[in-house]
Amino acid sequence: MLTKKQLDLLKFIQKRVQADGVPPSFDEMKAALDLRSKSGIHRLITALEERGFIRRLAHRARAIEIVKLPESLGGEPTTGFSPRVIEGDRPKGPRPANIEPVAVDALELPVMGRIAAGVPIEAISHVSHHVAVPGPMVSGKGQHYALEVRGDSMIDAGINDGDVVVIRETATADNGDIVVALVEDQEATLKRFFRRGNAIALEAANPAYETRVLPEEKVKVQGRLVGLIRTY
Amino acid sequence: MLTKKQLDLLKFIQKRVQADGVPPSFDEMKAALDLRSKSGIHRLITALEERGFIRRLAHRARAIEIVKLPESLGGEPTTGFSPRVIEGDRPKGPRPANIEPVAVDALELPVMGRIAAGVPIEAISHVSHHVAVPGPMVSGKGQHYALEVRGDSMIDAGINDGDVVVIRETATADNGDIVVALVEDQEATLKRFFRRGNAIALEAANPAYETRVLPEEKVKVQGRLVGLIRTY
DNA sequence: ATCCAATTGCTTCTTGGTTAGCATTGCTCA
DNA sequence: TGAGCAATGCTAACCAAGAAGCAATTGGAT
Repeated sequence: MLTKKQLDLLKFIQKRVQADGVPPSFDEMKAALDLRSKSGIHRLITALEERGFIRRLAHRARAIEIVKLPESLGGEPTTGFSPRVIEGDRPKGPRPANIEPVAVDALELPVMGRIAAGVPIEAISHVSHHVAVPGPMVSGKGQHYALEVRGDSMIDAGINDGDVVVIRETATADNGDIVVALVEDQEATLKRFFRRGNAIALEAANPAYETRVLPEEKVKVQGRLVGLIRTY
Repeated sequence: MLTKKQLDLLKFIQKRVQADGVPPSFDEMKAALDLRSKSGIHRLITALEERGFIRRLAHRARAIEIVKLPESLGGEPTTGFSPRVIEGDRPKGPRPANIEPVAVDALELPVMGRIAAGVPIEAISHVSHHVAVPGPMVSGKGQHYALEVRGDSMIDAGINDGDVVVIRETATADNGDIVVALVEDQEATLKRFFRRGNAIALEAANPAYETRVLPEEKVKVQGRLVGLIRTY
């Protein structure tokens, strides 16, 4: 699963976290592996993340967390500390029976920033905070996350400025679904999805906005709307 | 996952909460980290929130709660720990002094049946089931419950048929609030509330419905809309 | 009305993560 | 054996985030 270098790096990170409580920076890792450049570290880190050994926040200093260790390394990763119910989504399989003393059927999802429901602007970026959502809303498979809606383009669908929408990650959608679409790898936008031959129509739920029709290569579906939470 | 500064601040907050039962103010944190300005604290706090270690209420004094601790700090967040008040409402007053590494900041509210947003029909009756709602939605005082909305009379307020609305029990309302009103001790209805002298106007958010104006004796406010949850 | 606390804008400096391009090594497969 | 590929290594430039400071404002409480 891991190459030697990857394993070395993982071990080093682990040691540092245990010792300091603070994960090393790229420069520190570079020094530890006796490299002269950070780019190698970057690749190794990417590989570790891809393999599920670590988790990180993009573009955040030292935002690395070890998720599991290879068996060769005392395995049993998170030993002693518990399932992370906080981040991301609940792992498949039956819910971990423990945890909640009293059963609150809910889980925390990360809010990945705002999405411009009006004129598309911001891309989905970083975690700003977390929000609890009812369990049934995210039942089933797939990863979920939340976004704060900006603008009024979906107002006729009952989605107001400031609402938090819950999104299930998926790359496909059916006609009429409300989706998070990435347009030209640039703009993330919340719109109703329609396929018209080889083109995709992204339709706002507000007559003031025009429907955008784009060739399918220019549109990537990132997720589908599964829930909405509004606090007055 | 955390930088040194972030970790230091988290440790300090933890210590203070344990010692006093009350989280420190920005100024106290500023002093503890030996800074000359609070803005630095603000940023660190934001980072901690983003990383899911704390949770907070915006614009509220000392409204910080530690959600989890890094493993390096005796971590052990969700384990072994104590029940949280789930049913009913959040207790007022300071949270229990210990850390509540509760996995999910949410609580279950009873759904008290359906409310006709259109023509008023059903009265609030029995508990049909429960839903989890985000903690911050019901923060503050008062009892809360949920209702399922029937009809389309509030559709221009972004409240659709089938939505679940979260209501805080209260007997009073300000102009423009969306309330659950009991009309002539008979019909419960979800409408916008306006006082006009001695009369009460209950206004739908849908031009197809007429505003009802009633003498104030005939209208009892039962609760105020504080949140909305929709599952697609 | 006043105080205290939190939020925000702006500036500056430092630290740290991201990328692109190119070279090297070791391995597998035809 | 040599093409192809994956993993690494390096340089170097770039830019975003962390950290701090000051000042002005807003929100809550009393």
